[in-house]
Amino acid sequence: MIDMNAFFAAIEQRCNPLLQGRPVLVCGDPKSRTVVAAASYESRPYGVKSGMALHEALRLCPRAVLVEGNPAKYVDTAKRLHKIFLEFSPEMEVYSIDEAFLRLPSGADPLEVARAIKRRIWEEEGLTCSIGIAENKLLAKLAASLQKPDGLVWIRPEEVEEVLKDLPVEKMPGIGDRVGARLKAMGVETLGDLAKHPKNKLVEAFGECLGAFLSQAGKGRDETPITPFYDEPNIKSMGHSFTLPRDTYNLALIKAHLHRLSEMVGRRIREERFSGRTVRLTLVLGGRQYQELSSITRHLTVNETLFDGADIYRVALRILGRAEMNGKPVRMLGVSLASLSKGLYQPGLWEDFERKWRLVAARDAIVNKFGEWSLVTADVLPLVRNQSGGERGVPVGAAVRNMKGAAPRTLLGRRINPEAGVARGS
DNA sequence: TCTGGGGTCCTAGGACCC
DNA sequence: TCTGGGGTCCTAGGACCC
Repeated sequence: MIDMNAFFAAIEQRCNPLLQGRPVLVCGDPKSRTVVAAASYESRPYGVKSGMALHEALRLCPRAVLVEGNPAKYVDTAKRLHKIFLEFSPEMEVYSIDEAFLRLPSGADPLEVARAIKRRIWEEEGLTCSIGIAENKLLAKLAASLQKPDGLVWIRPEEVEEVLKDLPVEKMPGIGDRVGARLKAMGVETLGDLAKHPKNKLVEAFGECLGAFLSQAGKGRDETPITPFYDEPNIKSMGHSFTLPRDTYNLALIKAHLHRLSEMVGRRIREERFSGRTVRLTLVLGGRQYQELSSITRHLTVNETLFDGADIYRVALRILGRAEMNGKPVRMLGVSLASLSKGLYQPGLWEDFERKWRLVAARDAIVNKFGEWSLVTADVLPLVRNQSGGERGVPVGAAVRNMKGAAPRTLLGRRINPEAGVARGS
């Protein structure tokens, strides 16, 4: 596994000499409630980590330079990296925008190949990475995480037990905080403990699937195959969500955002020539403390082919009407469409479809040319006023898993932070 | 003043069909 | 008089990943 170090931040530093040697945080729109998507190594000693709330990161490291992310730039770099990887092996899996698995040809010296890859990435892209070598994907990913930045770790088959023995369980990919905490409550602290724990007890506690995974993971076993980079990903759902600048009880505002998100989902669905039948509504309800947040997800499957934002919104409203919010304000809302199929028209409704299709195609043409806010329904109009103008891009924090997906919209990362009075951005 | 946004997969129960 | 078992679809919710 090749795992790029502080990928987004390193790319920004490479592009802008003024950022080199300084703590750089790549984030979403700094005016919104956002998180750190990537933190350069200069900021790490302050305790800054990716995923951290931006305000929290700035509290820890006030002199950090903020850069609003530019996904297109990162995708470009990732594609060039993939070309390098493919020179070493045709069997490559693109795991995320900054991680890839490579199966080496038999007879290759893994250390030699790994060093050569690191050298190429450094010489051609000016970037560093951590490489983990092992006999399966699980261990390779673990190995890559053990030494950062610029690491190279090989877990040889005979060393697996020794290496895993004292590692905390959450070090293993697939074991997060929740499962980790439950394991600890059962007295399982390390991967060594996990390996010794009887499988039937794990299945009893965590269910068939997760239990079996945990039992294997403790021993460092994994048989998942490499998914070649050229395989079409089988997309299951598509959605958009939005965290409000402030928690709200205002139903009109909530509906307006829901309508806007539904239209965004519709546009993407049409762009990719999909349609769907299941609408899922997600609400995160606020509280005075972060710990008090709760989330609701509800879905509804309808017997019609959905691809128009207005129809998606109509179903979302039906779901919203049934949701019990227990007097809590809404913090975040999301709409997604599932039960997807390729192809857009519904047999038997050809005339209706034709009319509708012409209408949405005309709207798409306008929005694609003039931006998301150029054509909105009246209920969404109040949201326009709060826009600083122009198209909002796709969020940076999202790792672009599907590298062959639609080209991401660009965001130019040019921001001034009024508080610090220091020019921030690229 | 206060943790994003994009996904995936799994479980469990109920409805319904054969 | 008693009432199986397999399969599929739908819904709610949880956990995980980058």
